[in-house]
Amino acid sequence: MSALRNKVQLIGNLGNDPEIINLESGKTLAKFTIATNESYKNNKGEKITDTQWHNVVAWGKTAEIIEKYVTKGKEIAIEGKLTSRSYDDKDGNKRYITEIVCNELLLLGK
Amino acid sequence: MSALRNKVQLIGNLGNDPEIINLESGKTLAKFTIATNESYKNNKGEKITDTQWHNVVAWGKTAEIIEKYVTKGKEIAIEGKLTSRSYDDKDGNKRYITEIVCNELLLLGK
Amino acid sequence: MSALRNKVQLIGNLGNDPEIINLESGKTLAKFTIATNESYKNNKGEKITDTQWHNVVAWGKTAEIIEKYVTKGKEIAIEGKLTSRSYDDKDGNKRYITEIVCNELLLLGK
Amino acid sequence: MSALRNKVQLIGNLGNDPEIINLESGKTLAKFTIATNESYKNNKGEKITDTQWHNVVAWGKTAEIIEKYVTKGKEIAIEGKLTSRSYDDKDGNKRYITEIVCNELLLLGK
DNA sequence: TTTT
DNA sequence: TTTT
Repeated sequence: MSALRNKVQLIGNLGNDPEIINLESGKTLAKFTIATNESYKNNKGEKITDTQWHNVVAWGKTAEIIEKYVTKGKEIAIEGKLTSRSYDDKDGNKRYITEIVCNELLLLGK
Repeated sequence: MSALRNKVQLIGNLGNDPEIINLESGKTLAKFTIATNESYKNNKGEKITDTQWHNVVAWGKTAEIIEKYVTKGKEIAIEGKLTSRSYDDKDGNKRYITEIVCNELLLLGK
Repeated sequence: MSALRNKVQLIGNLGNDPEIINLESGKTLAKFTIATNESYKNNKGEKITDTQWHNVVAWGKTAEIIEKYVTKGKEIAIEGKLTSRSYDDKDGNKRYITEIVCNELLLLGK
Repeated sequence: MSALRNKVQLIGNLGNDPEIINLESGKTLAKFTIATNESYKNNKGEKITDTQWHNVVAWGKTAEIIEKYVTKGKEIAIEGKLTSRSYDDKDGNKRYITEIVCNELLLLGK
């Protein structure tokens, strides 16, 4: 019961079709990016749009729902937890990536 | 009113005392890391603890509360939004960092 | 900073046009009901829809946005806090009502 | 996957020991009330504390955790969904009650 | 009293 | 680098 300790909620649009990976184990993995848009007026009164892009992964049943119903541009609400991991890039440098592991999904906007 | 589009909620402990930066503008900036701990049993029945570390920044009044009341090891609840930005490291490589910009704070555990 | 202690998030549809009340103080109050729908299969495999109705009130700027943009049937996301109060009905009996005081609003579904 | 449509999060203290009901079906039901405290200064500069009381119910495994670990006065974080139901009181009048059906629980403050 |  |  640690879902209350690490929770991310995003409502936004997919930047691309999800990448669906069928693992040898039989499990399904879905990867996609989602943009959250925030607009506000700066101190000159100009309208500024700040777009944040987020890396999202989903496993199992959630991944299968994504495979069936979610495509580029669609607006969705997700909930998940925030995770970071490191990997070595092709030059042998340690790289860090932050991802949301999605465990709830809601299709919006029809 | 875009707070509903990008929301992170964490409950965890500070890894170190917060770094407090008093900007020339008069604003206060607080930076710290927070650990969220999740424990579960793996399929061998062994107890596994998965710790995630998160970078948090806070501005203004929230930063001042942090400066006054929050220290290494303390348990807090925070809410904020998830942001990523890039910077050039000392070798001229583009690096990415993901941070939570904290706008709500709750002191827990006395 | 007590928003983290009492938080309600709903995504649903309005049952009626909001009731807008312009108070003598100059403040605007909006009242409406929102339905959240949950569907699931019961143990006979029948599809069940469970609809919950929620009383929502909003003040000030949030109420004005509701007055302008929100009508019967619209899908919205709201965030607020859960409050209960009592009043005496016309027969002099004490009655209790639970309402969500909305402080964030998002228009969904176009 | 409708958890994103109806979500309540509370951090507060129990008003009494939970009432534990062992149903004939073998299921466990826990009922308790939780107080959320908000304090602010009114326009005379006086400190006001606004306490809201919430009715919470929990089923199954969550109820068993409550039975074991949660007592009067304890500070906990919960997540659940907001539900209302009606019943007839002893005078035959229809009464309404709003409850949070708790599905996540976190013990705080030691 | 909504919506899918 | 925290905590239980």
